Amino acid sequence: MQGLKLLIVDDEPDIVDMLAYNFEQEGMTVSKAYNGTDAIRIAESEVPQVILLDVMMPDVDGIEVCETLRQNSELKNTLIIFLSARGEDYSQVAGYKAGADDYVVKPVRVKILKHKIEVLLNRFGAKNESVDESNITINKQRYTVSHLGEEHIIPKKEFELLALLLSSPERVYRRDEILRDVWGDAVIGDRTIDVHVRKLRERFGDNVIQTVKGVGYKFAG
Amino acid sequence: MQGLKLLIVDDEPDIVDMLAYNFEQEGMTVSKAYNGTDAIRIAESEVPQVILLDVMMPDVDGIEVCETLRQNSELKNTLIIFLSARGEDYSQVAGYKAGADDYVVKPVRVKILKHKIEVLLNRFGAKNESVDESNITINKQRYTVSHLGEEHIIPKKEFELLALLLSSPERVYRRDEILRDVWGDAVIGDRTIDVHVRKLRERFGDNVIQTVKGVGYKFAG
DNA sequence: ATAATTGTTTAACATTTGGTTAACCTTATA
DNA sequence: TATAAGGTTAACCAAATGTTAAACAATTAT
Repeated sequence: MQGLKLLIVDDEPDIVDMLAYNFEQEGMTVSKAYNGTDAIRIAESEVPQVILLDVMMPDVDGIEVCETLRQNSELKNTLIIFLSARGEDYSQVAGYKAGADDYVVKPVRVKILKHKIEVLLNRFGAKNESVDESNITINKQRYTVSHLGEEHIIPKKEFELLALLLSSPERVYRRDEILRDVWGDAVIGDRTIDVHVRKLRERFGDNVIQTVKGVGYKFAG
Repeated sequence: MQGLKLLIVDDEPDIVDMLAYNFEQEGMTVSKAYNGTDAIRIAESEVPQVILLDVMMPDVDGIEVCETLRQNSELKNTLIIFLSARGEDYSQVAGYKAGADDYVVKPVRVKILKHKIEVLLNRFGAKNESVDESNITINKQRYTVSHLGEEHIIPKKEFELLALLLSSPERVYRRDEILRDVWGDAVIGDRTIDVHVRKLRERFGDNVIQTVKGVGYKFAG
């Protein structure tokens, strides 16, 4: 877990500190938040690999935070684990519905929590890197695309579209998924995606993005 | 979770039956075992996508079963979830060390268990791999069909039809079932299915899909 | 602030493809 | 051997996607 970024969210500072201490021992880089609003802000700027999220917090609760974060495609691969004193079925189900990866009932047993995180990271861990065996690489920090040794800066939407497809090369993204992820709630015509695909093909070659008729598009080296 | 194979292991038949009932409702194909030895035998022959494994059983206990199964590379991607009355830390840790993906303390809350399985399946996509003993494999994420080492992208309806037949190889699907599953409410003529079967046979060989006259079709390696 | 530039979306049209049908052929079995 | 079920083929049509240019928005430079 060395070097991974972890965000801990709870309105009780004691719990946050205790968890932070334990995971720092594991070599993780820990951020802290004591309410939902801060949690969202920090999560979006830091893009941690793991978030421990208390359910019950004043104002914005954990469920809302989770729902909000899951909208953000950058945080799609982030593990979100709920911590809650409430063990009731409906409460847990609500957590999963909001997009959680696990739901841990307090009191938290740190050892077990570590194992849970390890399992989840191992199970789908490598997926976080958007590097690819093909000759296209993107760098979200620098906002650049490397292709055949050249570094390109491309427009925002094109970049986001490419980043999405590249986040899981070979996997087909349906048009509605693309729409939701790249455009959010904006209502746009149905040719817009095609036009952006066209431009990416213009830049990097026709074979970079493959059409799956009736379904969507996928990145193909 | 449609079509996924699930193995339930517990020495108490009541629990096995209760769980089996619930997951069969989800469209899963359920196998049962009442002791560790049988569990290993069945797991190795069936290669289920998910195993629910009781920890405490006479003779060979769940931990041993899990360790044994993890040796088998065919079962590397199988989800193993422990069920146990013992919630102690060391017991859970032992479970994770043995290679478990999750550890659920009894009494089991089925709804929550379903969500857990769903999350894990979605996270690392075993759900999408319908591997089969024949030389045809489909991948729903990539929308591809592998046949003799080649990856094919085939039209949507053909893909869905193949996916359906492949979801339970050897089982015969009646024409009306196929219609309902692939075409939904659309009203189409009675030769349409045949034409699609024809195209699949053209691609992958005549023996891939078998006709059962008067009944329907089935996939046959 | 204004112009120039760059990025995004739309709209119109072209092209491609997949799905369906219809007509006819073949085969199993009652 | 009659008959119903399924197989085959090619043609048609509709839907999905590709393409382009131009309008519109947002940024950046002057």
